[in-house]
Amino acid sequence: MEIDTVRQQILEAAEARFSVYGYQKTTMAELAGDCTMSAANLYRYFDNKLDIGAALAKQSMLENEALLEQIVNDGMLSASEKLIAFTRKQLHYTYHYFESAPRLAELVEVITAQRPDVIAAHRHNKLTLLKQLLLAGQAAGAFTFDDVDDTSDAIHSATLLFYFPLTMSLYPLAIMEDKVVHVCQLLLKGLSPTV
Amino acid sequence: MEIDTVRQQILEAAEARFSVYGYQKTTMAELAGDCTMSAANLYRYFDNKLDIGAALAKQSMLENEALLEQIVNDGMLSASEKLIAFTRKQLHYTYHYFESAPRLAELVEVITAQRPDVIAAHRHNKLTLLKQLLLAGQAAGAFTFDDVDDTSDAIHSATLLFYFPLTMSLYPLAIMEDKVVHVCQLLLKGLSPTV
DNA sequence: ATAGTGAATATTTAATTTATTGTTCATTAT
DNA sequence: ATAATGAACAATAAATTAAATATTCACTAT
Repeated sequence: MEIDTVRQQILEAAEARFSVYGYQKTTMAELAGDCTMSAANLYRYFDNKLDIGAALAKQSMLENEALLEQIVNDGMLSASEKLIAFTRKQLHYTYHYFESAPRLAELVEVITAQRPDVIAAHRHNKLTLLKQLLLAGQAAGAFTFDDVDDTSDAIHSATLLFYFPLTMSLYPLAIMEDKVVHVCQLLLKGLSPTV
Repeated sequence: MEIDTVRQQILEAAEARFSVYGYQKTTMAELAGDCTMSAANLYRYFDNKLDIGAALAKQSMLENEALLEQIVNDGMLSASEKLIAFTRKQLHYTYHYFESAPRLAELVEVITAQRPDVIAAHRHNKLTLLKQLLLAGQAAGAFTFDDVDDTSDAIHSATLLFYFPLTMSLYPLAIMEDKVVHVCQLLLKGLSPTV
């Protein structure tokens, strides 16, 4: 049996349990039971419970990044459409994640506090994708800007409302959708070459 | 003795205690002692402890709004400078408030959960000021936009990072200052009339 | 060697009890 | 009437105890 196969099996059991009962209420014994092994044996695959949570969070963030990458590389979309789709995708991912599995908010909380590096890596990967998007738009003549790092950072800051977990409860999804459009329209005007 | 004078005295005692010890750790008996009266007598001026907290929060938000209003009405500043100053003022107010009195974050948390109307009113007042700022800029020929409500709402959403209490711990103040400038520059490009 | 376990131990969490504190009210002073 | 209080009561929070749970490890099976 491959070691990574077992690790993946554990992560799947963890995702199922964490989604329904939350991180804290899930015991190592339960995860072990789901994988038909003893609790002690889990420690041959992960150092501790927090590492299981961190691995799960990392995996989920990579999935999200893959979806965003698809948008950046989509040949059918204009640069402007990509920025809106990019922002809307983040909103939907974060929103639906917590709507379908509100208990997962607890995992995010724990990881944010105990493993900030995992969150920082995700932020870095998103900024890289955003830079790609901007540079492609610039090359196509759709965008103009001075500094690509400053600009991607500014867009990331300005769209915080749409991916920050704690802001998901501020407005219902329909209102958030409107806000995505209005914010992006304003940002896009700022990016458009003055005719 | 005026009833409002006593109310104000109570609020001042509450501000001093809440800042240092936090909302929860401050007892009605302590507030009463500070005002040289009995705990029971406090209830002749406020219905309950939460109302004291809400009145204090409301007062502090009104102070903040007054500072923002000064910026909007400042004859020395251009429309663009006003938008940057407006955003930076929110950052400094929120940031320093929690830096100098971190225990007050607890009060904000309680009021947000128990008296969302107080927060909503503040949001509404800020949006009104932002609309004034935008309309003045439009009249002066500095800004162009389609819908003033959509636009002020978009700017408010895009600058969330700079006034949302829970985001104050994301970055140090110096970094936040840079971000204010970069975000506002991008927004201002989006507002500027295409030449 | 590699995969796995049950039992022991050290942390956390939950339940229970005790102490504080928020709130009311009958009563007193002005 | 208005302002204020102390004592009573209900609701919260703190402290304590008991129970679960995470983690380790010596040991077994393959």
